[in-house]
Amino acid sequence: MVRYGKEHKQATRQRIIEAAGRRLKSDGIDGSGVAVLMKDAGLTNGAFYAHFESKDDLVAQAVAHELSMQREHLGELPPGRAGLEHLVRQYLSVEHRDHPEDGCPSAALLDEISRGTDATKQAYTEGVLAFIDEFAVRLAPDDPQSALAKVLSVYAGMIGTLQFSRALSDRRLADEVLEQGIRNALALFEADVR
Amino acid sequence: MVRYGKEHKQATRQRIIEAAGRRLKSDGIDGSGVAVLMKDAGLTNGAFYAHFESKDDLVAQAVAHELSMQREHLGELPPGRAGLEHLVRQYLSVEHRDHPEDGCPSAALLDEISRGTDATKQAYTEGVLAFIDEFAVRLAPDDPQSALAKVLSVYAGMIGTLQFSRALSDRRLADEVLEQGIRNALALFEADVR
DNA sequence: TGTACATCAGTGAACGCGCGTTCACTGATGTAC
DNA sequence: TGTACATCAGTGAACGCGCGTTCACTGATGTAC
Repeated sequence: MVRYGKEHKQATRQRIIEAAGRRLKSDGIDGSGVAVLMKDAGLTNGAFYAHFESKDDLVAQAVAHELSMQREHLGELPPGRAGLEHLVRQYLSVEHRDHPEDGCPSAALLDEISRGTDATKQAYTEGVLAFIDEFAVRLAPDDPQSALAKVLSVYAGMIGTLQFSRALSDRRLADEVLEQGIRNALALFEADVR
Repeated sequence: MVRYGKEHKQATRQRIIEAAGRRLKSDGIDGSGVAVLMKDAGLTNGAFYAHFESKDDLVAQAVAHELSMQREHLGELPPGRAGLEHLVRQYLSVEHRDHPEDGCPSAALLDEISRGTDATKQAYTEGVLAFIDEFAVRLAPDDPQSALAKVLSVYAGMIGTLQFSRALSDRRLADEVLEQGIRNALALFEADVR
C-alpha cells in the first residue's frame, strides 16, 4: 500500500533543505525565491508545500541544518589548542570570505535572521548554542561552562570580521582585516579576559 | 524665473535620504519598498525618480550618509581613553541593540551590503574608512596610521557582537554576549596585539 | 504471470499582491508686464 | 497693484514582473487478485 517508502519523501525534503542552505547563504533570504530554491533541488515550485508550511518554515529548517553542519565540522579538527587555531584560520580565510555559499550561516545571514520570524530566530539560537557548547567542550574539556561566554563572544567577533571583509570593496584592506582578526581572536582565547 | 530656489529640492532630497537611513536599518534593504521610503519622507512614490536614479542609487546615498553621521558622533566623545570606553559601552549597549533604526548601519545592513551593488559597497567602504580614520586619530593622535588596522578589526568584532546579540531569542544570553563583547573590545584596545 | 487499481510525490498553470519604475498631469510658485 | 504665464516639485494611476501560495491534474509505483 505504501509505494515509495517513507524514506523517499524524507530524502527529498532533506535535499531541499540542503540546497536551500547554500542558496540562502549566497543570495540572502529575501533574495532567494521559492521557485529557485526548488529548482536547486531538482524540483518544481508546486511540490514545495507538500514539504513545508511556508517559505519561513523552510528558512528556519535550513538555518537549523546549516548550524548542525557547522557543529559537525568541529569533529574534524585536531584536539586542543592546535584545533582552535586551525578553526580560527579557516574561518577568517580568504577562501571562506569568497565563498559564502559553502560557509558559515551566521556570517551570511545574521542581520536577515534578526529581522526574521520568531521561529527562525529560535532555530538560530538553539543551533548556535549547540555549536558553541561543542566548541567550549573541545576548548576546555575540564570546565566547558566557564569557557562558554568567551567562546560565544569571540565567535560573534569572528562573524563580524568575516562580514566586514566581505563588504569592503578594497581587497587589500579586506585581507588585512582578516589577518588582524585572526590575531585578535587568538589573543582573546589566550588571554584571561576578566 | 527660479521659483523654489535650488535649496528647496536639495532639502527634500536630504529628507528622503535621512528617512531612508532609518527605514533601511529597521526593515532591511529588500524589506523597504520605494513607496514606504517616500511616505516616510512625507511624499508619494512618483516623485522618487526626480531625486534618484534608482532604488540602488538611494541605498548607496543613504549608506554614505549614515556612515558620515556615525563619524560626526565621534566628535561628541570625551578625548582619549575615556572616550574610547564610552564609545564601546554605547555601541554594545542594550539600547543600541534594541533600536537598530537609530544605530550603526554596519550592524543593521552589513550582509545585505555585501550582496549589494558595487556602488553601495564602494560607498560603504569609503564611509567606513573615513569613520575609522577619525577614530584612529582620536585614539592615537601621535600615530594614527599604526592604530588603523587594530581599530578596523575591533570595530568589525563589535559589529558582529551587536548583530549576534540581536539575533538571539534568549535575552539573558544576548545581554551576556554584549557584556563579554565590551570586555573583549577594551582588552584588545589595551593590549598590543602584535 | 498479467492486469486493474489505489496511492501520492511531483507538475505546472494560475491566483492576488507588492515590487521598482514610468508618465501624463496638477497646482503652487515668483516673475513679467 | 493686478493678472497672465512659465516653471517644475510633486501626484497618483498604471506598467510588467516576480513573489509566495494554491490546486486540479499526471504518472510512476507496488499491491491485489
